[in-house]
Amino acid sequence: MQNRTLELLKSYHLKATPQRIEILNVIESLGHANIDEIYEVAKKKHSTMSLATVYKNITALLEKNILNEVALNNFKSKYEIVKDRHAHLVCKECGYVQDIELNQEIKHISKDISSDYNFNFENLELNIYGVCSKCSK
Amino acid sequence: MQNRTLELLKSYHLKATPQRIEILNVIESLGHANIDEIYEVAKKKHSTMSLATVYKNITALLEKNILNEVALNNFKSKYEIVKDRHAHLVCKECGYVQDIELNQEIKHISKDISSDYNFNFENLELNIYGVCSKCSK
DNA sequence: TCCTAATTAATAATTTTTATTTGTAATAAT
DNA sequence: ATTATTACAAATAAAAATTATTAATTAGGA
Repeated sequence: MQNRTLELLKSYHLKATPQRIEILNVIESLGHANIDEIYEVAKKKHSTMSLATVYKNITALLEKNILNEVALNNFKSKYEIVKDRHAHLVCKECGYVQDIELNQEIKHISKDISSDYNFNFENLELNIYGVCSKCSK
Repeated sequence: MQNRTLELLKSYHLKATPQRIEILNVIESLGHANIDEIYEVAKKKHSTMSLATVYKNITALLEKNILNEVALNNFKSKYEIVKDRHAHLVCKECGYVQDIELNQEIKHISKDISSDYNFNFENLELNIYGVCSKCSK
């Protein structure tokens, strides 16, 4: 949506097509969504939307770092708008993903890594698996 | 391999077939491997090995918690023998995965989660992405 | 308004994963 | 040990997921 997204797309020379904007809207409103979820929801507003279009846009948006992949054990990857460092609660039952704050210790892990392991740190992904409140009833 | 593996399989009522043992050997020797890597290496010792056999065994071993999936951004999932809690260094270039120690703070994250978010904690996966020393040359 | 490159829809092709079938082999029972 | 039972493997087919192709459309700049 909105000017921020439009500006972002523009700055990366991606056209602000209705399909692309809709895909971003869906992801933003769901928080995290996989290919099929995005396709199903986006299709409602945009009946001709093709699954291949979703794939291609996701790929393009990942390359530009507008989206971030969330690879999950036992579920298809979900995608989220890039945002500040955070962790994920992942429900093993339903696959729901919830963002949570990352504590300070983990945020500072990067320095250690780079020196201790001669590894060029870029980002970290902390996924916490368990059962959400809905599913544990 | 060896008695530990054989005992483990036995205790889960999984037959210790040559194919299954070979698959476990390959994973153990590589540390982390995806389906194709396992298939390619296992095929050398066991020329009739079928890809479907690898899939089926990985699924069975995951269900029994003998193996653990390592879902990766931008790469196919890899599999590892279940072991004590640890983190992964993941090279964005070559996909190589290296185990590292998990520091104490993270090890204790489970308590907070369960209470703060009404979430039934099971396990966590910390993947640190960057470029390994080989690829950064 | 026009032009051009990017994008889309539709479709096909490819790749990945799962299911089915049939024969075989590992374990348990005898 | 020998046989019976069941899990398993290989081969194949089927299904699901992803990517490529093509021709038509459209966004965004000139």
